[in-house]
Order: sequence, then C-alpha cells, then structure tokens
Amino acid sequence: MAVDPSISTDTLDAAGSGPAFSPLYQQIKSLLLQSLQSGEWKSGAAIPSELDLAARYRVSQGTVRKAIDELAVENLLVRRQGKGTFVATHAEDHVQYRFLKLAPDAGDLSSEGPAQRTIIDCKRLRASAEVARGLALRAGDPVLQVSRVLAFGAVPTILEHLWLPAGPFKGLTAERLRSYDGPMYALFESEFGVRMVRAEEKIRAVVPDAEQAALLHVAPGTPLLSVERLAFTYKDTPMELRQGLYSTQNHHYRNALS
Amino acid sequence: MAVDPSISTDTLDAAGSGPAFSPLYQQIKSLLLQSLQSGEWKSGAAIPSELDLAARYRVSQGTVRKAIDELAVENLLVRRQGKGTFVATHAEDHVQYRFLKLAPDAGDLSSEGPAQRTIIDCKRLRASAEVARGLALRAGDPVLQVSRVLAFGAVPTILEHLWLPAGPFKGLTAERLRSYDGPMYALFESEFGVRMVRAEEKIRAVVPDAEQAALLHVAPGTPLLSVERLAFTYKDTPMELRQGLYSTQNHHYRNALS
DNA sequence: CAGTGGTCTAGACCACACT
DNA sequence: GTGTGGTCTAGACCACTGC
Repeated sequence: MAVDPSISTDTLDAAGSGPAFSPLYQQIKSLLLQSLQSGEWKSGAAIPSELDLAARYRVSQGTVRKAIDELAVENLLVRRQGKGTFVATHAEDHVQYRFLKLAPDAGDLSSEGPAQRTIIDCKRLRASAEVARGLALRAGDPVLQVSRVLAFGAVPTILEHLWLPAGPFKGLTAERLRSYDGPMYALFESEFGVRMVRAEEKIRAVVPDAEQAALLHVAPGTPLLSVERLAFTYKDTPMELRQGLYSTQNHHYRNALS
Repeated sequence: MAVDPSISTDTLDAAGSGPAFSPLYQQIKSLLLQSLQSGEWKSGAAIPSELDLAARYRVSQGTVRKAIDELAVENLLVRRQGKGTFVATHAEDHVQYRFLKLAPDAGDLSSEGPAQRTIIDCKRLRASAEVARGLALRAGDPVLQVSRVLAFGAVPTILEHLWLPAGPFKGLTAERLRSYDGPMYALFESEFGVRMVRAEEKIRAVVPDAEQAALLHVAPGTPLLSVERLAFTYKDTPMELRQGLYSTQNHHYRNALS
C-alpha cells in the first residue's frame, strides 16, 4: 500500500537496458490508476482527499497534486474546489454525449433538445476479422452487435452499429438499452463497471447503401460521414468498436486543433 | 515591466461588478503572452530562463513554472530539458503539418513522403459575406485567396482554398508560395510574423462539382470530406479561413477523443 | 563545469462548499 | 467552523545539455 520514498529515483536501473527512471508522482499516478481500474472508487464518487492520499503514500501533498493533475487533464478525474476530487463519469456530463462531436449548424446544442434514440437490435454473434482486430479478440469470438438510430428534433441523423466483447457485457439486451434513460456509456459504467476513458476516430466520406439511406431518410447518393470509433477503458484496453454514419445536412463534425 | 507581488490577490476588485480575481500565475501568463504577441521573442527562439523571468516579475520560480506550463499545454511554448523554453513554431514540426489530421489508411506517415504542393493561384479580391464573417472583417474588405492541391505519392488528395486578410499578408504571391519549401504556416511566421496558434474545424460530407472532381482526379459523385478551418493567432484573432476537400479513398481524418 | 528545466518537500495562506 | 482544493513561496536536489 505505502510507497517508500527512498526508492524514488532508482527502482529498475540495475538491468543494462533502459533508464527506466520514473518520478515519484508518476508512481503515485500509477497507484491511483490501479485503484480506479480495480473499482475501489466508483464512477462519480469522491476519492480520498489530497492530504489523505499524501499520508497513505508517504509523500507530500504537492506530489499527489501533480499526479491528480495529470489524471484530471486526461479526464479520468474531476476536481471540484471545496468539495473534493471525483471519478469522472459519462452519467453527469452536462453535454449529453462526451464523445459525440456532431453539432447543429445553427442554434446552440440545447436548442434541439436531447436526441431520440431508437435501438434497432442487439444481437450476439461471432467477431469478424475486422471487429476482432479492433477489439483485440480472435476472429469468431462472441461479440454483441448493437444497431441504433439517433434523431435530433425528429430528424434521423446518425445510424450506428457497435460491437462489444460478449464477456464484459454479459446480459446486455435491446430491452435494457431501450429502457435506460441516459448516455449508453453511463449504462456501461453502472451496469457493467466499464468506463470508456478515451477513443480514436477515423473519418471518411461515403455514400450509403439503400438500407442505410432508408434508415436515415436521405436520398440514395447523399454523401455521409463515416465515423469509425475505437473506445478504450483503462490500460488502453479496447472495449468498443463503433461504426457511425452521420448525416451532415444540418450538422457538422466539430473539432478543435491546438 | 515588473509586477508588484503585493497586488496579487486583489487588483480590480474595487468596481462593484464581478469578482475579477486572478491568480498571480495567470497574470504572469498574460505578460508572457504579451511578449509573444509583440514579437519580443521570435518563433523558434528561446525565451528567458525560469529564474530570469522569476526575477523580472518578482515572483518565485514555481509561479513562473505554472504560467509556462499552461502555455506549453496550449502549444505556444515548448520546453526542452537542459536547453530552455522555446517559442513554438510550425517550421520544425517533425510531422510536416501540425494542423493536418489526414493520415494514410496503410503504412505510417513517413511511408508516402512529403506532400507535393501545387499552387493554383493567389488572387487579391473582396471578402464575401461568409469570408468576412469568419475573419471578422467587413464584406468587401480586401483579402487574398490562395488555391492549391496537395498530392501524396503523386495522388492528388486535397484541394483547398484559403482566405487571408490582405493587410497582414501584404506582398504574398503565388511565386513566393511556390518557391517556399516548408509548411505554409512556417512561411507566415518568418515572412509576415503571423503565428497560427489554434484552429477550429467543421467537417461535412459533400460531392464535388465537375471542376473540383477534375482537380482531384476523382469520378463525379465521389463523396469527399469538406473541412472548413478557421485558424487563430494570439488573442483569438482569426487570421485564416480555409476550405478543404479531402479525398478519403486512401486516407482518413484521424481524431483522438478524451 | 555551469545553466537549464524537472522533481520533491514543508509550510503558509486563500477561495470555496457544506453544515 | 471545518475540510476541501488552489495558490505561492523558498530551498534542496536531480536530470539533461553543451561548453
């Protein structure tokens, strides 16, 4: 549990290979990460105070602060002055979907209200080669495939299919998805203990096939954004592959560069 | 020049309006920002050491560090241990284009080598309503419009038009653009003292018109990404509006979410 | 070697939230 | 008031770079 400060500068330097030096605050960060991953601290709950953690790990408050700072920048923790530090969650994100970068062309985000979600189905099937590659499984391993449509102001805008490893999501059904009122990632947190922590997206322009065009109520030949998302839990474990088709008639994918 | 530490906690609190409290390190950050904007420190050059700055502003090194830390996170400064802190530049970005998120579907970034740039033209004209809105000008104000094609491995992939306010870019010509070997933003830094600091992009799926399709060597009806970029200098001043058409036959727009 | 940024500490005080 | 995170300081020492 406790970390001996004396091991700070030189822990794994004996073997001839790399330097393998890691600062104390990085070691603390790893310990915090372990506590997050193990579920010791639940989504949305407060973690111990900085002084408590400093005492627990036998380091100064400043060192704990630096570790927490980095986890806050990575959106794993949320600091609230006067109240404490909390485990980040998708459940209370003011913007309803933290990973959804689609914004209406006119009006602000709240003008069109919450999305209407329509679950098409949730099937158990065997991973294709492509799905297996993304999720770090073997082809043929059992996966769940969810299909749904999101509409904004009654206008269908997003058609997406997503694949989840069957193991961690055992028991997920279309009915459960339909009855849940909130972001899907919030359901994953509360029901399956899976927190999506970061994601990578690959975006292309495509034309839909007849079935896709029908579901999105667009004419055949209408160009759409294809958004392929791979979402990760802790330790960079891929946990969801998602294939989305976005109509950009009245919306755009918004991105900030710096 | 120097900041009196005694004014740290309460500078503008007299007027009845807002709290207007800002921590010391934020004030230091503003001063650093001023020095960057005024050109006191050139692109790529080293700024004074932390101890020098601490002495200049009469604060502790830690306070300067925190200010620099934030500017480094925003990619305005670059820290290099043992050497110093440097003004960020687009000239020495190992990845040739810092704001270009297009990546090849297969192979790494270096596999296809540097882009072949073809400047189509560079015209002086009057800002349309849309361009004026983006660049915070008045419709009819003089702007420069540059058009070019980027090809990767001889395959034309990006067609883009960009608009610049004529004033700050006085003297920019197609010939100057053609003869410059390096990112356009690097030329803007060295020739016009304009550093692009951040940008916002809006992405949609579109089909090109006949002329666009011909320039990109794609069949009519091929879906393309439309990437509208607004780039800013210091103080959030918009300085470039760019309209790009990306072919996603062999590439994709890559984005990281966290 | 000197100079730079990077880490760590210990303590003081401030701003904010709850009770 | 008490407890939380946020700021600021002063000083020590480490790690990296280049002379």
